[in-house]
Amino acid sequence: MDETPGLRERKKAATRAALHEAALQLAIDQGVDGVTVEAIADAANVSRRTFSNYFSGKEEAIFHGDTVRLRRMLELIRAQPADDQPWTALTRAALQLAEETYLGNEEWLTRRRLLRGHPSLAAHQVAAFAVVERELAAELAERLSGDDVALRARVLAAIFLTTMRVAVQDSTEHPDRPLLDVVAAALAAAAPA
Amino acid sequence: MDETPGLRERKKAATRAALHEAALQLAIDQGVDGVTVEAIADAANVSRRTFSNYFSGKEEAIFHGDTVRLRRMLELIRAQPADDQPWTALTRAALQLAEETYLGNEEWLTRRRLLRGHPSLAAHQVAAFAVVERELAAELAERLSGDDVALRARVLAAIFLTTMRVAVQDSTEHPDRPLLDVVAAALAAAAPA
DNA sequence: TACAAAACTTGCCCAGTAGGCAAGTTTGCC
DNA sequence: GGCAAACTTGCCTACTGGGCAAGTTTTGTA
Repeated sequence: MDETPGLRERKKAATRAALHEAALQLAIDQGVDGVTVEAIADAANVSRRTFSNYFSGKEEAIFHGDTVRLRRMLELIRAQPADDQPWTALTRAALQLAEETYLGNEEWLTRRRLLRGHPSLAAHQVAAFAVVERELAAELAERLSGDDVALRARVLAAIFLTTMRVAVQDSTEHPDRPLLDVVAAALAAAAPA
Repeated sequence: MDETPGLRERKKAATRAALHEAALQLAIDQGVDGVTVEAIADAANVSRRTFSNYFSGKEEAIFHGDTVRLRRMLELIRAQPADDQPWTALTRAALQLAEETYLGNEEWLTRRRLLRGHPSLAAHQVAAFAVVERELAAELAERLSGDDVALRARVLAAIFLTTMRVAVQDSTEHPDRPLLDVVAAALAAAAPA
């Protein structure tokens, strides 16, 4: 395997990460509405035009972290044993991700909390979770059999993702309760018959 | 009860409906990206500025119909017997709404199909469904007992709404299958344990 | 190592957009 | 009738997304 994906790719990843970080921090400091794309680009030492080559708007930049985590979750799901029950596989992957996320980045939830409740952000978060829906449905279709596999896979994917979203949102509103707890409880409440 | 909510309110409702209708039709005719807010306002005989007093963007205007239907669904859910199992109440309400929607407006799905697959629209649709999530959660909390009522109500609300969204999206992609069928199958697949 | 092709950045540009403000108009109510 | 509240409109401005073309960096190949 290729350890280094090439200089070009590494630079792009760095720029993307810098823009994300700048967007997040500025949004926290000045409020989402108080930040301009230009300010974000400046903070990341890049032109405003380049920002547009990476993200389609500041909200997308702010939620880049979620996008990355969601992709990671897809990986984890694909890595689950093929003969697990689908919901079991999803639950395991979700708990693994929650653990990883929490260990690797303790301040994650704290920073989230600082931009909670903004309506346009909430809308974008919902959308961010929905983006991987089709990909996840395709994966789940492989693990299902019987009638209506396509529809059932889609429903399962949507349910799972929306449950994760609710767990995360709920976590930002109840700082006292461990993330793993909330995720586990939410997934248990959502488990299909 | 007051039959007439007053001239002012009726006019507002009419303007809103006209803007929605214009937005929908123009988006179908010229493509979502080809339509400007100004064109929509013109078609509804209203100034561009007034459009902004009603909707925050063309996507919101396009999905106004969904918003109305979702509010109607909330009503139907509240009207279900208080001692029904929550998921039973939700299922009944959903099927009633599907019937109403289909009977009252046969071309609804047909027109939807014409603007399927546009990414920015998909994102807004997801958001439109998520808007009522908290309201629905509050209603469902009344019907639950035991531990973690708040979280479980929220998860249930989110699951239900996302399932309805998937059913509708799936319906626009499979014109042959009756909407009621798809809704019933989706809700069955989503039913929590 | 050299160098052409591909990919990326940037500045310039423009049409579209949200929303503040103030003047004019319509509706509700006594 | 007449006043107050609500709504519409035009004007204005800062911000945005994305097309284009020129300049720069990386990559693959010879």
